[in-house]
Amino acid sequence: MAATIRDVARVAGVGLGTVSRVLNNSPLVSAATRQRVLSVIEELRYSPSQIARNFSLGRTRTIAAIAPFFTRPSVVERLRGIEATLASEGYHLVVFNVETVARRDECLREVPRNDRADGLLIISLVPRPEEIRAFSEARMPVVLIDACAGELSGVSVDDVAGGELATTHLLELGHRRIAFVGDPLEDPLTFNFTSSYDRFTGYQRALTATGLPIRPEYHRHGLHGRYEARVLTHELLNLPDPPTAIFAASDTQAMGVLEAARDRDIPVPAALSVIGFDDIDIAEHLGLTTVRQPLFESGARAVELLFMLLSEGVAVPPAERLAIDLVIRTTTAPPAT
Amino acid sequence: MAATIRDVARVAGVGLGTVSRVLNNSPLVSAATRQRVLSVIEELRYSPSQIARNFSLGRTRTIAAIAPFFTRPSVVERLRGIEATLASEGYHLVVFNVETVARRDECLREVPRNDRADGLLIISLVPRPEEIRAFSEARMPVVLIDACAGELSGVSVDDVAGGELATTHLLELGHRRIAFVGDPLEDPLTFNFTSSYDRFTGYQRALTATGLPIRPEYHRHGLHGRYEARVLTHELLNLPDPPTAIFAASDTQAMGVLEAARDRDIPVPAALSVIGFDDIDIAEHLGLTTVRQPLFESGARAVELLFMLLSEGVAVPPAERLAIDLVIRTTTAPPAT
DNA sequence: TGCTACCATGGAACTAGTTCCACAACTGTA
DNA sequence: TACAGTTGTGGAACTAGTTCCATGGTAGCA
Repeated sequence: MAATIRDVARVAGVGLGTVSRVLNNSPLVSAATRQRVLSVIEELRYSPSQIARNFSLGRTRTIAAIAPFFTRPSVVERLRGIEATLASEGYHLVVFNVETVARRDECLREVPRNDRADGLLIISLVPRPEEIRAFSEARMPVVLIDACAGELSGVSVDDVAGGELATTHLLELGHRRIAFVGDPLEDPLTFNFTSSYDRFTGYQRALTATGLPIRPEYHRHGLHGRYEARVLTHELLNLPDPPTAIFAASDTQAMGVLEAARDRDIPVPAALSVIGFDDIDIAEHLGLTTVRQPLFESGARAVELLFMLLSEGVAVPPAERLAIDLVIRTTTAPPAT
Repeated sequence: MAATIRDVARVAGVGLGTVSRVLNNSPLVSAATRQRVLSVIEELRYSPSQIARNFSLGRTRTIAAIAPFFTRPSVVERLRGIEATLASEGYHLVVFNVETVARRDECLREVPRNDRADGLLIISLVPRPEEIRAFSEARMPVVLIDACAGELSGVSVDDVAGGELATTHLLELGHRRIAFVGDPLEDPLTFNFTSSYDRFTGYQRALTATGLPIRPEYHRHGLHGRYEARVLTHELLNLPDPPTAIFAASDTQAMGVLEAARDRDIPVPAALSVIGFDDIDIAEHLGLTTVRQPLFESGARAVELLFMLLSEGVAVPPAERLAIDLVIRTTTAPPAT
């Protein structure tokens, strides 16, 4: 059996409080005693039980992160920011991947009541009011990423402005028939709130501001994925008056749009402009014009907010917005005349 | 303060052993008592402390996974397989991302001695002999993914055969000037063992088997990444007798090869064939010919092996090989005549 | 009626740390 | 020399579960 703190105390001929003080670098130990304890620790190959430590302290130095489809490049990049920041503070990261509504509900119900994490990060998912109430009842600090809800702290970008930015870029190039491909308007995973919806709102605002009509036949919503976006794009290109430009609510969906164009030998950007959102890693490889949002930083910043919540007494701003910018590459150009 | 098992026992007028039995579905409780206890649990909104439970049982129902560059698509897909399988058994996943040698050493030293995980999965990283010794001293069950070392259990593919498969495909198309782009031959992160190296070996075997000479000027090794592969490819294409086909040790590196070809307006596959390895998600979008290996399944299977190790008494095969196959798309063709 | 067996139950002991109080030994000051 | 303050130390109590032993009650059976 592994040595315990009592074994160390006995062999070193000191009290167990003293060993604990040595382990925690308390100044209240004489140099000679500290040395003796340290050599016994070495001798017994003693390593303190983290699990007992967690129990005794009531803290785990672990943060849980709940993410829908954590294989999406944008989510992975946020997770990387989270992990890097947590690791620098010696915290651990437990990941929960959500791909169904049942699992979403299970995670949001169980994870906060588990005292196995000191805090919770929720990515691209909007908790319901009763879930938010449960968080505060369980005294579980929560920070949202890419979402807003109630009084919860969070990090996000202005998706409406992002949608306007993308659409305005297309308008300035001279496009007038601009379509939108995004996530479903009703999504039980995110409680009907998606950043895709906000980007769609921004798209509509930009059109309206320019005096263009809103044409519902140009709006397509489907499950987040390359294949689905490809199918939706074919629908758009089959219209009697097809769009000359398509704004996809994410880079992944923009890839589907590009695939549909390729299926029909429609040259991009000569005959069709495509703009995405996120600026994920491969966007550069594809030459995809997109709206960049700071993904890594969103994770890093969310962890900082969570640490503020953990060190009580520090007031935390309810929601933060990170900056976005337009990245013009080679999938957008003026429309063919 | 949250209610404890003793509070429940007191209010329900039963012993705390009885409450524990109710919680653990022991049959040794009468229906009436069980009902009474359950209603008190409801009334007090009692939720058992997982952390105390972990401490008492000496188990955490948590598995740690150490992965280099967990944002690489291949690693993410393996992690998804891991998470899905763990979640189905009610286990949690703690992720450690390794991007430097210092962090690699720290993780391999600290994670197993922490009793915060019941088992350890190590992805694409080869532990040193002394590290393997520490695992068994700490009695930490370990399963490797995409690696082999000593007596440790693991899941991997036959990378040598994979390298032969890819190279043979190019040879059969008629290519004779075939170059290789892969990871560095000496890599402190993986202790000089990389699947890239095995694929390189397979590449050489295939050439030798066909009676072709090994041409060192066709071998380029650099850090795993699109940009690095792009630079290396430019070196290859600058050769007086440039290759007509390039085998990249991963799809990510194949993307860099494609970028270099695009930089020079070299048509693929007409003037240059490119083959990758892994069959990551975007390979399909790119039309990349590649060697598919089961990434999700590798994670899932590794978890199954780990569960076998956890339920002691079950003998575990030291290493398993999953099947690979060639996926022919549109980046390979016979050489221009 | 006694004996055995079994079921349901209570609660002490255990897990391995931290915390805090008590106390001894020493130091500094009036 | 007396007293207060500081420093170093020991160890009981505490964290919230599980486990296991002891015990009382009841049913089955000779």
